Amino acid sequence: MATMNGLFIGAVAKMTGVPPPTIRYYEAIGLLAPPRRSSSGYRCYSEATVDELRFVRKAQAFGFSLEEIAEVLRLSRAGQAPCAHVLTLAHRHLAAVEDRIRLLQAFRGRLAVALAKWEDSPPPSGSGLCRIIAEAGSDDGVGEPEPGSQEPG
Amino acid sequence: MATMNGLFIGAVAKMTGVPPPTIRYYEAIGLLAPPRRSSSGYRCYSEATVDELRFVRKAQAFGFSLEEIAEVLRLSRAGQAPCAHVLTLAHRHLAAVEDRIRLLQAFRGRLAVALAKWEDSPPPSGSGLCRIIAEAGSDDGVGEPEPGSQEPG
DNA sequence: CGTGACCCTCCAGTCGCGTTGAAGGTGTTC
DNA sequence: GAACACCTTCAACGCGACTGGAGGGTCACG
Repeated sequence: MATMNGLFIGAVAKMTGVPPPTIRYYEAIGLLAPPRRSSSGYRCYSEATVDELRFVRKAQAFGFSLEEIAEVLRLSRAGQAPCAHVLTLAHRHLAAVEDRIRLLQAFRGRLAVALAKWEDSPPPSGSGLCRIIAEAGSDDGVGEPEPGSQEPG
Repeated sequence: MATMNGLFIGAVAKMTGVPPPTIRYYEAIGLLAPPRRSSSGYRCYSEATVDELRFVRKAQAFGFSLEEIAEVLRLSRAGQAPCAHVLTLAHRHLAAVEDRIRLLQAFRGRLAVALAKWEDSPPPSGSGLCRIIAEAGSDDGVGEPEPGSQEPG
């Protein structure tokens, strides 16, 4: 056994639920600081890293990007209490989420209206393209909702 | 002048608002059929392609992916009236959008609650990490909303 | 001494939907 | 006949957050 105090990457992975490749990835993009290495080159982490990774997961769950989280962690490590910054970010995210909800609701309304219309009047089964879409849009006013997800399986 | 009946790609682009590289890209992924070529190799399109591209834009605005649109266009070109298929897809998208709205609303609620809590109790400015996130999540129950967008600038 | 689990680095690929660029041919106009 | 706009191809890049593989070293157990 080499100089082995501290946790190897697999142990940290088990404690946090973050897979080893992802931990290495976080280090590569500067989110995590490069850890101490054992005499054989293995990454040796402390409990503090476990805390940081749990923090990362929670912050992700609150909608923060890795870039934003990285900034918060940098502030933290510089000794600052980044809570004010976090609050600002959180407010921004709340606003963004609410914007997105409004967009999606408007989109849902238009889609539902169009769908009802299509089902009311049977498709004319004419030439070429599907009429129900080809004839919609200009007067139904479907905009650009960029729905973002695509997993209706 | 070469054998030039039909529209060159730039004309189609102007009529539809779809840039030439995107039209070529659509052809490359099989969404558009390869068009006839002029004697000098230029793509020559007919009005039917203009219709198809407008159809594509509208279908995108309804939340359809290019893959789905491609399937609809394939059905169309095979002589089928794909309206039933389109209705099925549209229903699925409506359901997906509604799911997403529910997720986002739940997420917004949790974020707003957490934010209110954080602003109520001043940050303890303790060691290392920002407490307001580090201490949240387990009892606030923030899930995995995968908010998808990141443009609160 | 062998086997299997773990670790390392580096590199490429994924997803969706394009955008951008280089290098070179064509078509129209002054 | 030169300038300029347009067309062609192929290839790479961009986003965000990973995920996987190749090829090789290390460790613990029996």
